[in-house]
Amino acid sequence: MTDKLTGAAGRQYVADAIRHALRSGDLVPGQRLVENDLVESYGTTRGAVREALQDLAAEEIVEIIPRRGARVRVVSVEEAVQITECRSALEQLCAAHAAERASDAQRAELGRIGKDMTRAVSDGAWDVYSGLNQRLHELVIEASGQEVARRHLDRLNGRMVRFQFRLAQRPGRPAQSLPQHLAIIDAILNTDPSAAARAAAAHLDDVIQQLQAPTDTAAKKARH
Amino acid sequence: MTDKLTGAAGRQYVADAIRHALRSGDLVPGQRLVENDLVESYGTTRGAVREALQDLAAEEIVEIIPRRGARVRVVSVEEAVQITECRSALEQLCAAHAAERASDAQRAELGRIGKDMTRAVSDGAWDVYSGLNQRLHELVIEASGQEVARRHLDRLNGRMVRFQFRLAQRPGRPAQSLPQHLAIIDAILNTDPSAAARAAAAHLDDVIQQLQAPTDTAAKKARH
DNA sequence: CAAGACAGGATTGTTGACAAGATGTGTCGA
DNA sequence: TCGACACATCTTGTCAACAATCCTGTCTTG
Repeated sequence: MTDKLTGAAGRQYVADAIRHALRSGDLVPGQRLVENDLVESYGTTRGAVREALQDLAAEEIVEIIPRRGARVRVVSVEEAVQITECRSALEQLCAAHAAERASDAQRAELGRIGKDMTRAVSDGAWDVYSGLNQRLHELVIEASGQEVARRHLDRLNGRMVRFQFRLAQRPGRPAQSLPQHLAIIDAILNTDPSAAARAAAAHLDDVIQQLQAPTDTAAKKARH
Repeated sequence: MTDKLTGAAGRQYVADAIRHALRSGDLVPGQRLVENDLVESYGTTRGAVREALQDLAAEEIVEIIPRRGARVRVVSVEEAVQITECRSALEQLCAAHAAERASDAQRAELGRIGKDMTRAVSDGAWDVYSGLNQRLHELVIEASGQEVARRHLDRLNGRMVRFQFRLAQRPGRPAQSLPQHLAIIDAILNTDPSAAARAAAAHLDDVIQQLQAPTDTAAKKARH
């Protein structure tokens, strides 16, 4: 049905498809990515697949070993912590700038997100909360006008999908992060840059603690 | 004389050569990079050149427009400021960590650099100072153990070469930045993370001010 | 003289085949 | 049973030619 996606279009398509497959768990870390298999799966050419893999390697999502092919890069917990520390540094910057220069429309949306988040938590609507969470971070970056930081944060987040997935599913996690998110929103709405930066830092410090906390299997036993 | 550099080796070689050409001013922003020319200049194959250009595009050093080729990306002053703000955020992180976990050898080298810098300024040895400056930033990052931040800082710095070049040549600049550098060193030697972060922030805030200050000697007509 | 059409050359994009290296398998000997 | 070795297969790397597109200068036409 689809014509063969060739060249630049196919390249983008394959890269996105692999990113998505990682998010949804169809690809697991360490898995080999054989060029011919991808060509058949996605109906493109080898050239497109090859360039897509190069792109993903530049984002450090996959790892290419010469003459041995590409595999999904595994990120250790230590690395996830470092990534989150970098996110923290950059999001503090964005939050501070957002507090200073968010537009009225952006402030309005921030307020709405805060209310919706609160309701989502009390309703136990975890998936809704997760979506709002993502939108919040996105909006803060957008409002900051920091295009350079945005690029780098995208890159950092691209490597964290697996961990974010795990974190979001912990019981009680939304209730714990809600006040932190509200604090960020408040600081921005109050046009208080340093408070916004502090709130962002506090939130991500907490994420780091969660990352370092007992892993999922052990977590169940650690829980009361 | 040299055999034709082929494949992965040529790719690395060409990318490095272009990076170097940018540093030394052989390539100016906006300049076109024609594949065949590069093939002849560096004695490689078109495939290697093409992949090298892809790498540089991923680093946002060059810009590739489909069917029109690659050119050296121009960075506006606003973008340079944003880049430096990101550097600031990440170097604060690194400075703080370095203060906590620098090894004895690293602390010793830091102290040495401080002394050498002071001497270089009083001697008016600008090129020596510039080298020490670079080594200092490198060492702080190294001592922090933040590999992820390191990658991103490398990327950010790769885009700043032109501006760094301009800044370093301003008269009186070394004398101005020396105390800031010494403050960073002192804070790390005193194992004071928050002071180290503050010192790094102060230094980079100053760099930002310099960037925004009187734009270079009369904008030479940016030729297209 | 201005605007547009057009041809020729220059430049990038794509393909397919082949070469080189890596992996897996089966056999043989100890 | 285990390891060493040769062979078959799979996979990636490389290249050269071809195709598609863009740019430039010239010429025509009103």
